[in-house]
Amino acid sequence: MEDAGMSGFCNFKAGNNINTNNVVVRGGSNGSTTGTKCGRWNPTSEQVKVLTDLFRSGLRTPSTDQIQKISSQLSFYGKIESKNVFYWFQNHKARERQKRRKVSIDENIDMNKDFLLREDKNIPSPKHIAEIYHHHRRRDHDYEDQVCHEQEGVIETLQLFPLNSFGEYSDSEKLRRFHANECKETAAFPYTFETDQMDHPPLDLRLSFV
Amino acid sequence: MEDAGMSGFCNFKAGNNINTNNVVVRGGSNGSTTGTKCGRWNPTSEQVKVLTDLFRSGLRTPSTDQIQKISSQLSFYGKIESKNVFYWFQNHKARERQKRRKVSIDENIDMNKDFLLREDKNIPSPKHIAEIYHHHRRRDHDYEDQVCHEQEGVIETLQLFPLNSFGEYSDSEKLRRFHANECKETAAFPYTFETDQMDHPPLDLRLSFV
DNA sequence: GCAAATTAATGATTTATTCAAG
DNA sequence: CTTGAATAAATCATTAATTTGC
Repeated sequence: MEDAGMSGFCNFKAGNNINTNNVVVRGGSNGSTTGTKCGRWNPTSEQVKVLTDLFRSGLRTPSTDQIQKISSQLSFYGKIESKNVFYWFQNHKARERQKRRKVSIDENIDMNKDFLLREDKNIPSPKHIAEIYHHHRRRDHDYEDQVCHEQEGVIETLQLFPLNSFGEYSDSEKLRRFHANECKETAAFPYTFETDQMDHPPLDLRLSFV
Repeated sequence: MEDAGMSGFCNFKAGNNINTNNVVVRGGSNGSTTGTKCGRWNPTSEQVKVLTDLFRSGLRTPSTDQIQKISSQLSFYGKIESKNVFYWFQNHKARERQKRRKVSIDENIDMNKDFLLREDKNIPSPKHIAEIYHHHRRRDHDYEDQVCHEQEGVIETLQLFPLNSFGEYSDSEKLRRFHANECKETAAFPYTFETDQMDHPPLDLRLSFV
């Protein structure tokens, strides 16, 4: 899967490689001379322009057909393959999203993190609780049961929840109780919760029935 | 990050926050600090993170006990009540489901609606297409959807893409084909593509099925 | 000015999730 | 429970931009 066997790949068109932003092109290693130094696709500014316009117009995940046609059209500006278009949209979409996300996330300040990391002394050793989450539920939860059961293994790994305590109250009953108050406002985290991709401090909602 | 779009915004003075779609930073580590006058729960990013992790780990409808314990744990990060946890799971579950169902017919489908209505010659039935266009789930598709829909008008104006030839190839199949070659190297532009701010020649990827 | 060295972008691959069909 | 399909996230890899010393 590695070689990507893309032999014919050079995209440097002699004399047609216009840099709209008057960026200085390094003539040496890449191309004008041999013209066939092929590495990865190097889109021309026109190609990027068109692709960007399409993206701005709302296209995100072009179909195979669309990809082929875009590629075909863009080949006017320089060498290009369908897969380049495919990858371009994948990458551009992902990186736009990433950009957005980063901007909004950077504002999130958690002053608790450091404190928390110092705080979790009395963490019980992460041991696996065997029988977690083997619930029996009512009919209207069939769908969720499927989902839950799919990920049962994960749940066990994560050691999230104690069992039982299901089916004792209806949702409306729960709600009634919650509206009353309920929040204990516990201010410490004696437990750990482990996941693969963690951003938050360890937290285990196993909750030894405090 | 989190669609969970239920985050309250009581902390925002001017309402010009950037990340309306995302988690919002709460003032103090604990809601009590700023004497918040807010009416509804405004989850901290840590709270949302934990809740999301729990959700992703399979939890869908936490029991009363679980809710209380989650709430209790999360109160470390800021003000929270049990009912907030209850509502969060209710809403998140519902919105995830809604997203799954709904998103399957947007993006390309929406943006090609206009074209399809006129040119449904060798285009597979919408149902077929819808089947092909399965889920794009994943947490911030809400944002992308917004973007797409925002510019739907532009897209329709541009009439960019036909929508067909779906389902015939999987993504891996697409890749394989693309890796093979595919580039037609078409050297002419029989079509026009119109945008507002154009720098590149007219290009219409409507492409009458060459 | 010019390249070597370094850094930033971005093309290309791989891995992980997700839902749902079998 | 297993697997296919789709694709987002993460990662690898290469090229361009930029910096730097001469």
